[in-house]
Amino acid sequence: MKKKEARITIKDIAKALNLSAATISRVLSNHPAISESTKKIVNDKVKEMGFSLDPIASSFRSKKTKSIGVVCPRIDIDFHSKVISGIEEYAYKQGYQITIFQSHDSYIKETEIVQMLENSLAAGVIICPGLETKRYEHLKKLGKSNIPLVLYDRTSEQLKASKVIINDFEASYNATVHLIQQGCKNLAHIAGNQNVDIFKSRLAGFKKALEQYKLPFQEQFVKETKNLTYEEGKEAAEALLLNTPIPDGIVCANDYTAAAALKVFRNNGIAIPGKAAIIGFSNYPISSILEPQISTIDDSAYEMGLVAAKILIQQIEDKEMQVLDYQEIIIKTKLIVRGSSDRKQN
Amino acid sequence: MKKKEARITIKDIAKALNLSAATISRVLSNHPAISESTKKIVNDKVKEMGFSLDPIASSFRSKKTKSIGVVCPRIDIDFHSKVISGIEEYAYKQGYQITIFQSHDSYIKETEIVQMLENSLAAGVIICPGLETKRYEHLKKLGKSNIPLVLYDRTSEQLKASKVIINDFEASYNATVHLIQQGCKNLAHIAGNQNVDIFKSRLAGFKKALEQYKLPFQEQFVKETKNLTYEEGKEAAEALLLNTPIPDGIVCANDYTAAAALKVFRNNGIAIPGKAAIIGFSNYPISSILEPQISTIDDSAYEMGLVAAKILIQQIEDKEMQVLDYQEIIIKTKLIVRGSSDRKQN
DNA sequence: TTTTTTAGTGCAAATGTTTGCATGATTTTT
DNA sequence: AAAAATCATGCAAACATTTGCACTAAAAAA
Repeated sequence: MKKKEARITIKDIAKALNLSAATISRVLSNHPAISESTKKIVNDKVKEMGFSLDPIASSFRSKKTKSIGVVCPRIDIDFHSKVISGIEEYAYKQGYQITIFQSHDSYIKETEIVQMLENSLAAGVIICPGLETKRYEHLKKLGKSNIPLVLYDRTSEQLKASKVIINDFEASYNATVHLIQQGCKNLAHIAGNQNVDIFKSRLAGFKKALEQYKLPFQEQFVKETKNLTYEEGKEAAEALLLNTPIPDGIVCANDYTAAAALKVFRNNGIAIPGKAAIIGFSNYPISSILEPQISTIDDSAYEMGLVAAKILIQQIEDKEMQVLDYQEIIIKTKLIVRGSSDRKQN
Repeated sequence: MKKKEARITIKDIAKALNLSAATISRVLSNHPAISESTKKIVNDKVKEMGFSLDPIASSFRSKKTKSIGVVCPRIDIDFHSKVISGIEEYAYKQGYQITIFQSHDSYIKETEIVQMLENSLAAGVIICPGLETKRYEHLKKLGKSNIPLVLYDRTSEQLKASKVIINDFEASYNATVHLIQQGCKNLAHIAGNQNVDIFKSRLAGFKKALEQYKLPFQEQFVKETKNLTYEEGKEAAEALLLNTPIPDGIVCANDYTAAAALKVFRNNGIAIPGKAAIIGFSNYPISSILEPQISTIDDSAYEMGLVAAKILIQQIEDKEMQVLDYQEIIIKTKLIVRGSSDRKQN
């Protein structure tokens, strides 16, 4: 009457085949010192009985897990969800699972999460640090616990760890040059939070291009926003309209602000791209749907996730060999020229 | 010389306090039969030594984990990333972690994932089944293994399990009625894949409204798409233009197709909302950025995730009490009227 | 006072897998 | 043919925690 619906264990297989549990374990982990014949016998039986290892027991004994912690500010941001999608795809193929956390840009929560990941023996961690994060002790600690780490998007010089980034400086430079080549003379920039490296770089790339082409740089042509929202973009664009001359080209740090600028300028009778050209950043879905479509920089978010997972797993699996050297990978961005900046078309 | 950087265990605490490991364990799990005084002593020592339980050992022994499996078709879809965000937020607060998988709408992969979750003793599973999924044995098996399950968005009558959905029928009905009240007489529908229940319901809601208001329903005014992409939306809208009369109102099954319809109709000289009113579904970011802004149905994705996590965790924790009754929760949607359908404004 | 109950703690087993070492069998070398 | 080397497998411990049961001491009931 008692239905002991117990899990099939390695011992059951062993008993069924008159072998020891050790042998079964070795077959399952492809130990070299096992003969081909027993390998076959065991594998057949394993299939027959529908057995699979208990990952928890396995982790418990080996002190290794197959779970990668991913920490990002928010999941429901286009960029991050694409990165995560890339991570998941690669990790799954390699037999890893990903556990996801949102820091909501809170330093406290971020340290909490990282601590917990360390505690639960994560195989590795992929993180995009939050805006508040200025100190990196929590991440350094991971290293001491021998847990590989990869940073993406937002990184820091302070930290010796692998990084996957795009070259924001160059991408922004290229975007600016593109506008210059379209004939823009009075360029403006709607910038992201200047406490964040990548947004600093985007501003720097913008400046560099102006300098290179001997165009004047003026402070009032740069409007910083906190979160690059559509609303903030509108305010920034409206502020830009107060300048004389009104800018004839705007390099925006993302597509929402670009969309906002497009709207505000148009509503004020400024033809796009005729009187002012606009380029965004990130290639969000909206950028190809607006009329005119918004030129932008494709940030290859999905690929970024893929690469992050790849170098992390590489580090996890090479750990025994102690070849822990850090890589910094720069993902290629692509300038996408569309209606909002392409004057030749019109 | 040998730096045994070993983990602090429950035994270390026990030894330091001349107590048994059992007592420490009981303190940590708030066992009632422990005196307040020892509770305090232990907790203090735990803090002092910076100890925390090894979650793996704990899971191993107790056969319980704190990890919730989340399976969705793709992470990088606005809707899903919002749902996941809601799940993460609630789960984290309750001390659970979420492990995420993408099925890419493949039935095989979905069963694989579910099998693995079963195998790794997930505390519970939240899933949005893929398009290919017609059979639900893999999910039923979860129930047999006593793993609570919550479905979201796409569900099935076939399966006894908790569900979190929006009332697509009603939402679509309301959207249609709204257009009718704006004076539309020849209504069209750009539909989603009719193998999927929710898209069937949206079509049904559309039909119901026509019927109710005694407007004729014609097959050629309904265009089904496979994935509701922007491109498909354009094709559908172009096809609608071939009808006579040309529709003066379009209820779209999502915002991308609505955006496409808006563009196509405008490009053909049909004023929006004057000559044709358009309403989308889901309240994607684009819908509030396009000009005119697109009316839509807010699907409360974030809230959906929150609720899904809530009822799942409730089931997980009530499991011992065997009160496994299934809930079906219908999240309220909200009609958002904007420029694309609001004729009074213009 | 004696018995019964209750409260608080300890003992020890059990969980499923991995792995260092030992062992026995076979093959190779001398 | 003996010794050495190699191969394939088994033994048993170890991992950190939880939990049923037992036990002691104190409190309550008799």
